Amino acid sequence: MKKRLLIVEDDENLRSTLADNLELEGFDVSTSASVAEAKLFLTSENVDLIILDIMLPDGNGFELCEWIRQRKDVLILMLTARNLEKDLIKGFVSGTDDYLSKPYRSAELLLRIKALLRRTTCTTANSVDSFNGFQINWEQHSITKDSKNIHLTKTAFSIFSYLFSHLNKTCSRDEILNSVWGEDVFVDNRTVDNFVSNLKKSLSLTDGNQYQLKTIRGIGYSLYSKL
Amino acid sequence: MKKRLLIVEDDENLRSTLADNLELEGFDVSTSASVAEAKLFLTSENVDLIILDIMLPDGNGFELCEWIRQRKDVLILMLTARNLEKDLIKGFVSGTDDYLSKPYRSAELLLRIKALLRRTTCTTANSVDSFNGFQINWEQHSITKDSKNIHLTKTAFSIFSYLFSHLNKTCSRDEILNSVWGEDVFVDNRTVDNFVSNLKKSLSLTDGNQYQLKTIRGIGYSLYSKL
DNA sequence: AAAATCATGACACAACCATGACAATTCAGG
DNA sequence: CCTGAATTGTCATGGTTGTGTCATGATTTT
Repeated sequence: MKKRLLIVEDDENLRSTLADNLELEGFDVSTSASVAEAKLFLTSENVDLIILDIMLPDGNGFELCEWIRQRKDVLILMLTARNLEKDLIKGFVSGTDDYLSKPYRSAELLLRIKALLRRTTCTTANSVDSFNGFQINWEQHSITKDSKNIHLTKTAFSIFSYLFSHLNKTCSRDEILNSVWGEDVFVDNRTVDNFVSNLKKSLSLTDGNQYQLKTIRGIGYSLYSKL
Repeated sequence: MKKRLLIVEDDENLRSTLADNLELEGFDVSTSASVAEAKLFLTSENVDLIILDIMLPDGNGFELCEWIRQRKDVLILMLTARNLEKDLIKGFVSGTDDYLSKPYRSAELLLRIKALLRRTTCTTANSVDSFNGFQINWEQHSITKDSKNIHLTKTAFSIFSYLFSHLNKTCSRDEILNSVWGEDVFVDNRTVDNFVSNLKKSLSLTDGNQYQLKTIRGIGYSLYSKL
């Protein structure tokens, strides 16, 4: 399962270079060029780790970091052009997990990203939603719901985590197919239906719940959370 | 609850200064001056985070780091006198969580320690050798379970201890192979299955028990404890 | 030399998955 | 409202893949 990264960086050149490099390393990379763009993105998407530049056109990384921390328990790695102790302290106080000042070795950035991801998947708490009785156990391919552990098969889990990382967005069957099975696989569209049907059953994601797995007729499916 | 730190550093001056500073910050600090001393300490004690110098009189920090990783899922922060990319890479490959080169700002070290501890909340429970009627005897290659001593062969013991130190995590066959047999060994994946099968039998790690050795189909194995 | 341990291949079995068939639902146009 | 077409829910099924486990010969230890 590909890990999702978000790069928040205003320098277009740097941003695309970094994105390309990290994609080559097998990550699923998204980018934002400003605080506003990043906030917009994060309200509808979940990622595993955010690479955060401090100097941004419409605000700074520290505030964005705090904004994120209030909402999500996602890994954050700060990048900064200045190597000032003041910034370093502000960065960690605002809640970053790691901090690297430019110019940095690209190998080091990669190693630090991997170290953060390694550690966090080792421990139990990558759950973006450990509260309200819903928790994703990436390691075990299982979901803990109301303190009950529900095991999902490999494909079922992949589909679920895809939907979860695109919370509230309607995902078409083909999108899901491409992401879960891969680009060039000849599998019937409708196979997705089966898995979704099973997910609804095994996770009881029906109308009464916090999370719902809704069918958007003619489009696809959407995992959707009330509030 | 005070967090426990272990400082592994041969320079006596540096070691005691560091220890004093961290104690003032409210940590419970222990120290070791050599690889041997650190190993001895860690066989009987558990800590939350280890600060590890690379240059040590009787070995180096990389090997010690791997030695620890085999046994405990504890946080590690490496310190090094040299700022070489080679060392940096070796450090992260051997499994460190963070890496800082001297001279460092003492504020930065403290911030990084706190950031690591903040993220990994449930540490010590994951790295205990004796836990609910289960005890690993590293010297004898044996397991004491419910006050009954069970001898394991060398490889079986290695596999079990790897699984045990990664409690609740699903370990792939390749991970286990790399850790137990070494990186460049041409041994069949499926050999692991045999040992796991035997472990289940000899330790009775089946459904009724406190500890279970579960198969996560398509991923690997997971030793996990029902709280 | 004898015993213990290990790596491998073979086979059976169980879990998983993709598919097609048919029932249920939705929706547009009469 | 009704009706029929399109879309989706769900079940049963056969085929595929992954895993448990045993027997065996090779290797190491005693």
